[in-house]
Amino acid sequence: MNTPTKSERILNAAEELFARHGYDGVTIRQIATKAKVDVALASYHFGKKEDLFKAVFRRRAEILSASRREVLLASQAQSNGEKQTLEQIIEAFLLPLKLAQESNDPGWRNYMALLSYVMTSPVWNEILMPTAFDIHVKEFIDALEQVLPGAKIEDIHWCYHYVSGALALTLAQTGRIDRLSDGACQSSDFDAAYNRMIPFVAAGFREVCRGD
Amino acid sequence: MNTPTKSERILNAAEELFARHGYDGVTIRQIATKAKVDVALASYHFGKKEDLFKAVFRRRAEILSASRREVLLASQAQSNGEKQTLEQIIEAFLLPLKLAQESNDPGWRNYMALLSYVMTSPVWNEILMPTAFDIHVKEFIDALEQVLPGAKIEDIHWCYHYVSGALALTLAQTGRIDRLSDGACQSSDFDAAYNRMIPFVAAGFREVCRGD
DNA sequence: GTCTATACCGTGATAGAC
DNA sequence: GTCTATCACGGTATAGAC
Repeated sequence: MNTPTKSERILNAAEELFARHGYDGVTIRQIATKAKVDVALASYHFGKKEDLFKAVFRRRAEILSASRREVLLASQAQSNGEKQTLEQIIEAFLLPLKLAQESNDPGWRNYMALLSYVMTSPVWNEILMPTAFDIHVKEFIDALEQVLPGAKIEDIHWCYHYVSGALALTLAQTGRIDRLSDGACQSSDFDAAYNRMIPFVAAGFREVCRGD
Repeated sequence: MNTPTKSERILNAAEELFARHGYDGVTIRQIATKAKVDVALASYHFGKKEDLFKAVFRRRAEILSASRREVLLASQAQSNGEKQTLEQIIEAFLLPLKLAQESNDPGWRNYMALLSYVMTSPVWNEILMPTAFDIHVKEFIDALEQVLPGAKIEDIHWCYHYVSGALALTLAQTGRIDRLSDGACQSSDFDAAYNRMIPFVAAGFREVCRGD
């Protein structure tokens, strides 16, 4: 067992709390208490509260983006010469998130909820998404353009937006689907969520983006 | 011109601030300043901060639910005897939100962002959605069951979840689609968002919910 | 009943001493 | 790296004006 450093403990505690309560819903003291370190140590390592938040967000953003790109390139290589399918691209986009959420590391599960928070926050979206994810997302948009010849670029972007929204709500794990379905579905059942999301959005893309 | 009462001014100011910054990102003092009333007046009218938040959320939730039900019933009546189409049900679900967002009342636009916040918050979703929206949403799920014979109930619920997510991100108006598309699409263009959302999700439903 | 001024007391982030 | 002091700001209760 590799014991995390105090600095890592702060990041982990902050990740969990920010994911559930958002930026303003968490105090440095709560983070320090959960991490079992002195209040002042967070500022010592990470500076202002805002900078700590950014550090938490960026820690796994890079890993995630790299992993997505890897899966996308692997699937491009696999279909040697031939065109990728729409489903392959969507799968490459979603698979790293599914793996992260299914992993035994609770940190990754917390991070998925944090990502959902940042994606849907008008304030944080603008601050964090451009540098952490947007550049990389454009590669996916490009790949989508390839497999949807004749599609208008606006149609592709709106469809990507719907995927992004469906994904964000899935990552948020609000428990609402459990209630609405009287337990027939569970927010925590990512297999169920992702297995259906791929055919759902693929069909949507084909319908909206077919060159009439 | 009908001048709003102080009590309404508080609700309006709170609505705008909560929508943008979330529950914890706003102070009673900020709300009072924006509403141009004394700090203590908010507590006088609405009690605790949490109760003010609930009051803001519930004010328009009832109007919205009633309007949705109306549109759904009207579309059921219109197709006299014959089955509704999937598209009609989805449209009935989305139309009141589109109208609210396109209205000249900035309060409604703020409320849409607040709704997005509550939908995606693990904390507030559980507190506010069951009483404000969930009962009513079940009528839509029922209507969907009618037009998708043979579909598994889990499939319908997951598809509804994706719609819900796509909708929530649209309501949030993060401006991300503007950036990603280099201005080809705008977060504020609800016509574009809704016109494509209907065929997108209809195709998704048909793909996932077809009785194999 | 509606509203304002003010006071209370806990908690926040953070700088500076150690 | 740690502990402590500082000082501003938070929600809310209360007293009294209109």
